[in-house]
Amino acid sequence: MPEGHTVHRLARTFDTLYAGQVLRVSSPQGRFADGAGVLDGRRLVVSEAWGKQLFLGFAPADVSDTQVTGLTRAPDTLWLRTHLGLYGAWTFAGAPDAPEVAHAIGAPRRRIGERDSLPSSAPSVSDVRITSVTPTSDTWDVPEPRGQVRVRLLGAHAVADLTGPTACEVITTDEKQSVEARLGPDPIRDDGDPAAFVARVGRSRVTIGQQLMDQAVVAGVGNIYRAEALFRAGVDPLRPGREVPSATVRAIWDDLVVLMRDGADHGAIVTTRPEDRGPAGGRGRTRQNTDGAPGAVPADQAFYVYHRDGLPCRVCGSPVLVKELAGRNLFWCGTCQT
DNA sequence: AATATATGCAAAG
DNA sequence: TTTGCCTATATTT
Repeated sequence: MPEGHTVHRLARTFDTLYAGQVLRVSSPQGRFADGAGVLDGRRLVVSEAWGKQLFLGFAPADVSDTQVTGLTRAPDTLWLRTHLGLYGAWTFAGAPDAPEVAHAIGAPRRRIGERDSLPSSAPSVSDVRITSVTPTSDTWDVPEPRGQVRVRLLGAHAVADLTGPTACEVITTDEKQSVEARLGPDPIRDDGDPAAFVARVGRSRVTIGQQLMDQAVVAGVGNIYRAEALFRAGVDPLRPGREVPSATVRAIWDDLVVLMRDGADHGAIVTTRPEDRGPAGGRGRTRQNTDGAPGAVPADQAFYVYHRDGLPCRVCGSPVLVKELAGRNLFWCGTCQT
């Protein structure tokens, strides 16, 4: 159940676990047998997220160190494009000597030997080290795939299984660029362009609530970030985009940058300000997909409005509203958001 | 055991 | 605007 922050986190995980390695690629379920065959034995050289799209770049196995620069656009790089959809998930397992071991549903749930925080941005291509390590199952216990595993990536000391994706395909660099051309700016990426977002929202009568869910307007925002960002901005989701002041739209972007980068760093969406949460206390489970860090926010205090229909607004006390719109539930406070 | 639900999207009507 | 699709998990029968 991923929004963009989860996908960026996954990209970092793949970099940490696999960058530079030759991978064994298979499709235990069989539905991706052809694509797996094409990638099997190639070398993962770059892992990149744009919105909810994950791109894993595979060079030919014999690529040399001196060829590494520019691999992201090399014509012979092939990309595994995956999109988790509503319920896709990557599950990780690893050997004791893995740099980190992640076991994940949607996002890494457990890591062994993890540093305090992952790097805040993916390593650049030039940081990728080509290793000669060959994947092996001789030295550690590789678990059997569980469930409908579309793709399995086996590296030197870790395995990653993908289930339930809405998209999973091998594409060329050109095709990757045409996918990216259809995506709006991504607040988590350094190249995310706020001006493009502000201009596009202001050009349309479509409601701001709908536009935030449109990946061509802004990439990576899903139902939770939409609801929460609009609450934090005090904006009624049903207002036409062109009627929202551009300064407010810009403020929404700036807030998304903070919220989504925090989500990518911590593995959970938390949008409540400390003063709007209940008494600090340990009851209640922390949000799924967190690293279980001390002080993590309990699940029932992480949001202002998402999934809180009928409950009192944390700020004004009036009941949170819900309405189905374009097939998705929209949550908001009719008093705080105007 | 069956059903409902989910942080999504594209194609069809 | 509705339908179909991908799958695991929680809830209900």
